[in-house]
Amino acid sequence: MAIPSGPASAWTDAERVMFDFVDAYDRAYETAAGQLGLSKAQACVLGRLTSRTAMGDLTAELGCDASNVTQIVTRLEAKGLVQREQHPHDRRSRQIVRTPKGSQVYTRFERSFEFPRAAIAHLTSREQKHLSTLLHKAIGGGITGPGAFDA
Amino acid sequence: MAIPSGPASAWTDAERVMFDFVDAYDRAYETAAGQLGLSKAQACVLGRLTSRTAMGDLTAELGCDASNVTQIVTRLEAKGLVQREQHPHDRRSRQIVRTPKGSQVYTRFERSFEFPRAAIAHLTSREQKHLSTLLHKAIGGGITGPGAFDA
DNA sequence: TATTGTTATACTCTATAACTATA
DNA sequence: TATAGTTATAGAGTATAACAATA
Repeated sequence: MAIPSGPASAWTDAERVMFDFVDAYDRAYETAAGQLGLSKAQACVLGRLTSRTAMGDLTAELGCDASNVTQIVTRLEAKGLVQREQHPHDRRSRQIVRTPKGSQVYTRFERSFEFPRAAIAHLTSREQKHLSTLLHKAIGGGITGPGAFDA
Repeated sequence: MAIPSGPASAWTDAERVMFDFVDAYDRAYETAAGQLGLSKAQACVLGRLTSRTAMGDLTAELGCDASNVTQIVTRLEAKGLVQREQHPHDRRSRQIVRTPKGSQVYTRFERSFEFPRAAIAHLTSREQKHLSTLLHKAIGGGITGPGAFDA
């Protein structure tokens, strides 16, 4: 379930807007995936496979249990969107690749997932830069790039 | 699964930072809920019950299927965190209320979910206002309040 | 007949524990 | 013995369809 919009006790305006933003983002992501018959997790995994990736690396990147990734990959494979291949040297290891169909589907997903582009389109280029800086700082990343606070 | 961090094809910096922000928010939410033995959805529902709420209203607010809400409420009830009550006039309808224990648990959840407060704490008060304005505009809400673009 | 909520069912995500094959 | 990945299993979220009770 996406985190729902709505009031939550004693939040400040800033906290509330963050909540709404995250909610809108999550819902848009799920909707875009669903239109292609994908779950959020499946779209996610598909999106990471820009190149041949070992199961272990995929697991580490996703930050969840290996058995979980096994199943998601199995479902994607059943849909013909990815393939498991042998690692050239270590026969224990598997490498996952997108099939052409998988790449095509993911491209469609990206086109369909308009939220980030739309969000940016609502802002001037100066505002875009400023938003990036502020979000980065909010996450705890400090100052991003040159001219960070020139607005 | 939380949307994972990581590169996704051809995103701009701004798109990427949005992604990271949403990811961090979602993970923090899930972690805070998990520490209290709650799923994201359960914490969510519990948080909405600041007052007696009909199932139908809850369902509308969450934007998901009614059967789904039924089950989440059933699990919360089994944990003693909410109660189902009769509607005074319409005997078809049920109203959900938090128990004292439910309120206590949700208070603990809010204390535990530090992400929004921490994010804000990384910013000056002027930056906080600016971030609110930009996020609101990015969602499509237009100008929020007075002094929106004075930075 | 229409509405409120539940039940039955099926699929997916998720984790833990036990397992196989390989190193 | 340690590592890569899978299988078995269980709990939870989600939706669809069918249903009961009430309006």
